[in-house]
Amino acid sequence: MGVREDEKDRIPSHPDVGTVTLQQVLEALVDPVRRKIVSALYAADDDLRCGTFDLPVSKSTATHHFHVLRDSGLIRQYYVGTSRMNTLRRKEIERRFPGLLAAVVGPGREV
Amino acid sequence: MGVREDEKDRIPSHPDVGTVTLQQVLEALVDPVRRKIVSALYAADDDLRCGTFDLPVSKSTATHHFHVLRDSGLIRQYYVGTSRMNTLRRKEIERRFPGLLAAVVGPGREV
DNA sequence: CCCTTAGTTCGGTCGCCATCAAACTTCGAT
DNA sequence: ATCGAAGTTTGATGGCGACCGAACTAAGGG
Repeated sequence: MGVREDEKDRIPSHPDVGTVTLQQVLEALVDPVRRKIVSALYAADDDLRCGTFDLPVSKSTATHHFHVLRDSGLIRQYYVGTSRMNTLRRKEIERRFPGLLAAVVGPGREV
Repeated sequence: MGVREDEKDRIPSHPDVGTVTLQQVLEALVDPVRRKIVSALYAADDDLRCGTFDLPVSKSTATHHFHVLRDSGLIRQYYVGTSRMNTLRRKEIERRFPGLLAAVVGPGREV
């Protein structure tokens, strides 16, 4: 396992969740498109490719949303071939903002 | 007890929390000024006058924020003399969005 | 009755953010 | 070596929301 050395360069930097503010996370989660992404990851309990989300926006806008989610510490991204995989940073977020994910994208939450 | 009949007209309408969407509540809570208001009400566990919040904005802007909070079902307002009192609709919100208030404005949350 | 206190309403400005199309990159497959 | 698939980057646009000041209203006190 492990990522090939030359893959690393394509992986954008991820923040330490400890440095992320509540303001940042809320700003990320307030957008319905981004909340749909996080909801899907939360429900799937598995990594998902960017293409699998069926978002109501163009690809460039989707890229923007993934970028915001990454910067806010909510997701981690890595490449598999030409696909970008997304991981919900569940445990880290839960430790820093207990109960937040469940309250916002947990089961039974409306879209 | 009870509110005088002619007081009623000065009280703006409050939505049924059941009809409020998660989107609305998140949009209300994403603003730091509004979150400061809700945090104070949450911590005080009592009704507070509009003037007691020490907000970093003008009075007209503060009015705007209280209006948004009212429309989102987070607070209830009523008059006492020339003062407007604010009540956090804690139980109703908790029933509709379990864990949300605690996660966003609960004890230990950063500003 | 006048003044103060507390907050609202109105009109307008400004900045940010979601959005898109177009051109580009990178990989895998043919 | 070419093509298609997947996503990025860039530049531009549009709309919404936070903000303010000024004028206003409503209640209570002197």
